[in-house]
Amino acid sequence: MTTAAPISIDPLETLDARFRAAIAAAFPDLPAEGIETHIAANRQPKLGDFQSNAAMPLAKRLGKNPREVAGAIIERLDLSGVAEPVTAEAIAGPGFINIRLLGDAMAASLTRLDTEQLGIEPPEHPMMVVVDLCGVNLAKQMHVGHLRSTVIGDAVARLYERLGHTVVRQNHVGDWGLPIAMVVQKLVELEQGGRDLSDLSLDELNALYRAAQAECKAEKAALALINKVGGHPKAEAELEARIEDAGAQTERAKQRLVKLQSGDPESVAAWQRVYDITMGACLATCARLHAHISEDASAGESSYRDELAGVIDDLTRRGIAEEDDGALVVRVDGLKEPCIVRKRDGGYLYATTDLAAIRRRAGTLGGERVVYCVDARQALHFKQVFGAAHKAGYDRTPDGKTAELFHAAFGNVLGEDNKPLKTRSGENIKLADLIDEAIERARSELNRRIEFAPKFPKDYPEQIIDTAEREQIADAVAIAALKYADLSTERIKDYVFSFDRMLAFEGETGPYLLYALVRTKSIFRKAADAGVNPDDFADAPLLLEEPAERALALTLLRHPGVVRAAGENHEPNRLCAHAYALAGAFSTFFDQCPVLKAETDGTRLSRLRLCALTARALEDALNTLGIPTVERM
RNA sequence: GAUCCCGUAGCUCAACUGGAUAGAGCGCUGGCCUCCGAAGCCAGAGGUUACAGGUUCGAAUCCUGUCGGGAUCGCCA
Repeated sequence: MTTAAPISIDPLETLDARFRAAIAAAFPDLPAEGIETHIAANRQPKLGDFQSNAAMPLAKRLGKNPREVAGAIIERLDLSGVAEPVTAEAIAGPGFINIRLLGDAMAASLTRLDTEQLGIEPPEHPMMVVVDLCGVNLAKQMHVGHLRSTVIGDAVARLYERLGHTVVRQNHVGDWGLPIAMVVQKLVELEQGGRDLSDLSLDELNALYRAAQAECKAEKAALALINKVGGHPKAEAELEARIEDAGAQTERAKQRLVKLQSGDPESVAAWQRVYDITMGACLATCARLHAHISEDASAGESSYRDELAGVIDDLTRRGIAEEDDGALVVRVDGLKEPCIVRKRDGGYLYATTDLAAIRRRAGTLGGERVVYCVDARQALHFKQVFGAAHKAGYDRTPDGKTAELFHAAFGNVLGEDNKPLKTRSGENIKLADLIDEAIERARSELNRRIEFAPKFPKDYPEQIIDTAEREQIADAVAIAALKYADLSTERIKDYVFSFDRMLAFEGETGPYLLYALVRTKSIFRKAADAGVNPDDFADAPLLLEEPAERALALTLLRHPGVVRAAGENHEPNRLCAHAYALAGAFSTFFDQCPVLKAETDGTRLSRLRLCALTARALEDALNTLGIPTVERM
C-alpha cells in the first residue's frame, strides 16, 4: 500500500497520482519521470467511470505480459476514499483497468469545484495573449467571411480570459493601400461634383469600392486579352481605349495614395469618413453578435504605415532580407517560396505590414502568444511571415522570450450546394442580413409557440413574455443558433450553413442549450415559490446515487479540464461539445430524478445544489463561447 | 506540375489526440406529459471510417501509395 494523495477537483488528477504511486511501487526500477498512467474517462459507463491504459505500453517496455503488469499495478493500488477497490475482474481485454468512483469521492470533488471560478484556478504563469480577429476592410460590408474570424476569434479571446490570462484583441482592419485610395479618390471626385457626403451610407461606399475594383480589373483583363488576342486591329483599339481609361483612373488613385500618405487634409478627411462609416457598421454588427470587439481593439493596417520603411531598412541592414529579381525577400528555412517584403517598384505588401504587426504585438504589447483567427487559405502566407519574423527576431517579447505564433485557421462557410455561401446572384451575403434573417426566423417560431401555447406546458410563461422580452429572446436564440453552429464544428473544416438546421428547436443546437439552461432556472423560481432559497442548498451535502446523478456529476467535473483544453488548443468546439453534454446529462437527470418532489429533504437539497451547479457551469460555458443566455424562453 | 487541407451512418457532425463493441443530432420506427418547461426523455434500425498496403498487443487517428473534393503557389490584400 502506498500513501494516499489528496483528492483534487479533477478525478483524472487524483487517479493519476494514485496510479503513479502504484506503478512506482510495483516497478521500482522505473525512472519516476518515465511513468505514464494513461487515465481517461471510460468510453463505456457500464464498465466504469474511468480507465487506466497504463499496463499495455508498460508491458511492452518491460517485455512482460500486459495483464500481468495490470495485476501488479492493482496489487499496489490504493484507491481508498476515491474509488471502489479494483479487483482482478476489473482488468479487461489486453489490460485495461476499469475504475468506478465512490459517490462520496465524486461529491467531495464536486464540492471543491463549487467555487466562484468553478474549479478553474488561476494559471501559474499568466500570459499576455494577442488575438487577431474580425479583419474587416474599409468600404466593405461585413460578410460571411468575417463571421468565423469574429465569432471564433472572440471565443478564443474569451477562453484565454476565462483561464486567467490577459488578452489584447486586434482587429487588423484593411484600411490602407491602393484599393482604399481608389475609394477615397472617388469620394473626393463626388464631393467636388457637389455631392453632400454627410449622409453617405456603407452601401454606397461599397458600390464605390466595387466600381473601383472593376476598373482595376478591367485594366488587367484587357492587358491579358490583348496579349492573347493580338492581331485584331479593331479589338485592339477598343481594348487600348479601355486600358487608357482604367489606367488613368488607377493613376489618379496612386496619386491619391501619395497625398493620403503625406497627410493631405482633403484626402485624410475623406479617408476618415470612409473609416468612420465602415467601423461604425462593423462595431454595431460585432455588438449584435455579442462579440467583444470595440474601437480600442482596432489596429488597422494604416497604423503601421510609418513603421514599414523602418522594417525594410532593418531587414536590409542586418542582411535578413535579400534582393531577388528586383524585389526584396526573406528566405525561410523549409519553405520553397520566400516571403516578399518589398515589390520591385518599391511598394510594400501585406507581408510587410504583418511583420510590423508581429513586432508590435510581441515587442511592444508583450504578447507571449499571438493567435491569428484567419481563413485557412492564408496558411502559406502565415508560414512565410512567421518564419521571416522569427528570423528577424520580431517575435521577441520585451523580456527576451520568443512569442508563440499560431494561425488558428478555419474553413469556409458553405451553402447547401456545398459551395462557398453566396447569394443567388453570386454575391457575398452581408453579415447584417444573415443576422436579420436568423432573428426573423427565431421570432416567428417564438410567436408561433406563444400563439399555440395550449399545445405546450400549461405553465408556459406566455403571459409574462411581453414584447420587449420576446424581442430579446428572439435575439438571443438567433445568435446562439448562429454562433453554436459556427463554433461547434472542427475549426479547420468547412461547414454547411443551414438556417433550418441551426434554428431547429430540437437536437444539437444553440437553442437546445438555452432551453436546458432555462429549465434549470425555472426550478429555482418554483423553489422560491415554495419558500426554498439558494442559501438553503448552497452547502447541502451532495448525494450521488442515481445513475443520472452520477453521470451529471461526472460531466460537471470535466468542466475545468475542458475549458483549459479548448483554450490552449484554440478549439472552441470542445467546449461546445461539453456544453451539449452538460445539457444532455441535465435533461436525463431532470427527467429521471424529481427535484422539488424528491422523497427526502436531503435529496431535494442535494439535487437543487446539483441544478445550481449545472446552471452555473452551462452559463459559464456559454459565456466563454460568447453565446448569449436568457432566463426563460 | 508542386505543396497544404479534407474524405466517418441516407444527411450534418463527433470520437478526450494510439485504446475495448466508432458515437451524437436530423430523418425513419416504437414508447413516455392527471407528475418540477415534451424546444425534452427512453428504446430500435442504420458503418468494410474513400481504397490498398505498412508500423504494433491495438489504427478513423501514425507512415507510404492510389482515387475523389477543396485551397494555395514571389511582387493583390
